[in-house]
Amino acid sequence: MKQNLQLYNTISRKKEVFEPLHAPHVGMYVCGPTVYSDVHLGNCRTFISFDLIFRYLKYSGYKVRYVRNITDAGHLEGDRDEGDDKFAKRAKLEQLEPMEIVQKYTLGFREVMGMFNTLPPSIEPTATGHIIEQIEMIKTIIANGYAYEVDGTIYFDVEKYSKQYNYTILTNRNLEDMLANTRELGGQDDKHGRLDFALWIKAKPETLMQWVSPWGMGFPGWHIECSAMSAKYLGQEFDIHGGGMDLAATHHTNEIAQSEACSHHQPAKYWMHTNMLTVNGTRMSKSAGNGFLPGELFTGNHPLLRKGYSPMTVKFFMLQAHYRSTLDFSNDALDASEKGFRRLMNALSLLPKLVASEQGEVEIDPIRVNCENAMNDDFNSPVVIAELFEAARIINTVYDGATKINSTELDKLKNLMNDFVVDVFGLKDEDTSNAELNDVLDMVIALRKEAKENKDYATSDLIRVGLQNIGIQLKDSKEGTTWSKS
RNA sequence: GGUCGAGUGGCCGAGAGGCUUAGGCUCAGCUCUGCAAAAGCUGCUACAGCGGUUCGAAUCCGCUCUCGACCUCCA
Repeated sequence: MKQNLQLYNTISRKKEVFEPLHAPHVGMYVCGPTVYSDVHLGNCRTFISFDLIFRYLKYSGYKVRYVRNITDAGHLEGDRDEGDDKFAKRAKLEQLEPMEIVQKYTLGFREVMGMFNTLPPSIEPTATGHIIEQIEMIKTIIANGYAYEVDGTIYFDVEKYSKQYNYTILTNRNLEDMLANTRELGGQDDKHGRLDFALWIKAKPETLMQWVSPWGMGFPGWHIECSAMSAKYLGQEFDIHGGGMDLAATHHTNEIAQSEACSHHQPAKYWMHTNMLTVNGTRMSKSAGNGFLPGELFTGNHPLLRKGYSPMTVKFFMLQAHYRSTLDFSNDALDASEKGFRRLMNALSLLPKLVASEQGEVEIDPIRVNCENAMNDDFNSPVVIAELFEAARIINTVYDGATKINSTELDKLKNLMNDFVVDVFGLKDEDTSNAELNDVLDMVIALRKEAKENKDYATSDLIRVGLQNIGIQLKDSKEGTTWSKS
């Protein structure tokens, strides 16, 4: 187990040494998607980042329980704690049951995450599956005096809570100003203070998703599900809580408040937030209408895209930036990542063909140390990629016979590439070659070889250019001709 | 207005007081090659601006300019 991992904690606003509460076990909770519509690329970035963290923690020897929820109830359109929730609205639009909406977009989400080759979480709980736990938690919060009922709706009393606890611990905002501002703006609400938020919301007769509670028919507020489910599966105190940066100010702030009001201590030791994906400098979001859907991305069928990009290209593109930096989505950047990724994959495919020498002139250990140091420094994947390109250069020069490697170092090289490219990054080659195509191309290459031997370069070039035009690139070498999709 | 963060070479993107010319892409040249492609080598040496601290600053401090996120639903 590595004891020198450092990660950035939003609460302290600095990097801290990672010390799990119960090593070697690590509990990590990440706020998952609200499944009322297709995920867009910005959503994916967060989950790809936490997949990287999950994978590296496992690489480091930790036994990780990774919980990522599916929000399938209680997420309202605005923060007014009134009106229908997003599922009901979408259900009306698509003329489906709310749970059909949930099912449809849950499956879609998992399919996309599968294409990005992310690992499934250890537990993927849903809000609707944990209504009882949420009700129990709300009852405790009321009993502890931090919530009040108004006509079947339960509100969290932020002002009272803030007298004993630090409500703005995550964002460092000035609570006095916030309270002052919101008092002026309020008025027609049932809440005592506009900072107060709903734990449980009274259902109208026509509300599609509603449950029995001590306060009548209703449904849970958005924030309570994460507090209830993280406590259930990871305990009242666990190691890492993560999510997108946009969740810190409201959702995570309220989660901490709920948990403290219930159990009197903070739920998570480390809070990690991933930065936003931007398009032309502004945040990709559903409401702004600048989000790419997976299908649009892969086919290139979108006004802002010149062409399509494969899931692995996009994932590689994301890993080339640090998770706490904004990342701007552009065609030029994607093109560069596509070529870089191909280069890395080509090197990887040469690895089994390398031949060891008696004497070697390269050492692999320093590269692994650099990779681990980079990951231990708050999961700095861009630096790891730079190291992997150094390894790729070694692979290429060994393959060309320009560098010699002994068998010990060759094994280390293979292990290094497997550990970081496959296990930690979850990257894989996407060449969708099949046996039939292989056979056909072998035959074509044999014909071209014959033409070349007869110095019939007109024919050999005809074959090469013809294949190139349909996206297959031939590469001649001393050992023969190979091909790849270009 | 408040809170936080960012401005790095043609592009993307790490670094955070001296010893990275990070890395990828692009471009130019060379090697290899029947021609290509791939690969390798070489070159393009940047840190928004102005001051300050320091023997030394992209990296610390101050000011200025520009941009973004959050403070309203959003990963």
